[in-house]
Amino acid sequence: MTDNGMSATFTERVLAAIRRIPPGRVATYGSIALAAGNPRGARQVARLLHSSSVKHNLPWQRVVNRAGCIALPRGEGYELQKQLLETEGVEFGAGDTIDLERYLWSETGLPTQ
DNA sequence: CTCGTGACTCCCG
DNA sequence: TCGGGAGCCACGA
Repeated sequence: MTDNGMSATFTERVLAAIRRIPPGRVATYGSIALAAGNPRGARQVARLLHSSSVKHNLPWQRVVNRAGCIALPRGEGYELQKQLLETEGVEFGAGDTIDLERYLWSETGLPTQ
C-alpha cells in the first residue's frame, strides 16, 4: 500500500515501449530497456519478449539486436520476423542486417535524419 | 528466501 | 577482424 498503483514495473514499461514502436521501424533490446528506465535491462527485454510476446500480442518483430540483426535463430522465428518486417517496409542489407541509422526508432523525439 | 535462465551488450585478446 | 567471457538484472519455480 505504501506504493501507489501508478508506479509501473519495469516489465510494464517495456511492454508499453514495444507497443509504441511504429510499423516500419525497429528498436533494439537496449533502447527498449533504456526507454523503460533500465539501461542495463536488455536481457530482461529479451526474456520478456520470449515469454510474453504472443500473450500480450506485441509487435515483437520490431525488436532486433544492436547490430541490426535478428536475434532469433534460423528456423526459430528468424524467417518469420524478417518477413514481417519486410512487409512493414523495413529493408535488409547484406548479411540480413537492418540499417539502424535509418530504421531505429527512438522515443525521444527522434530526428531520424 | 534462493537459484536458473536468457531473442543482450560491452570489453578484451 | 572475429570470438569468447563476464556483467547484469527481472522473473518464475
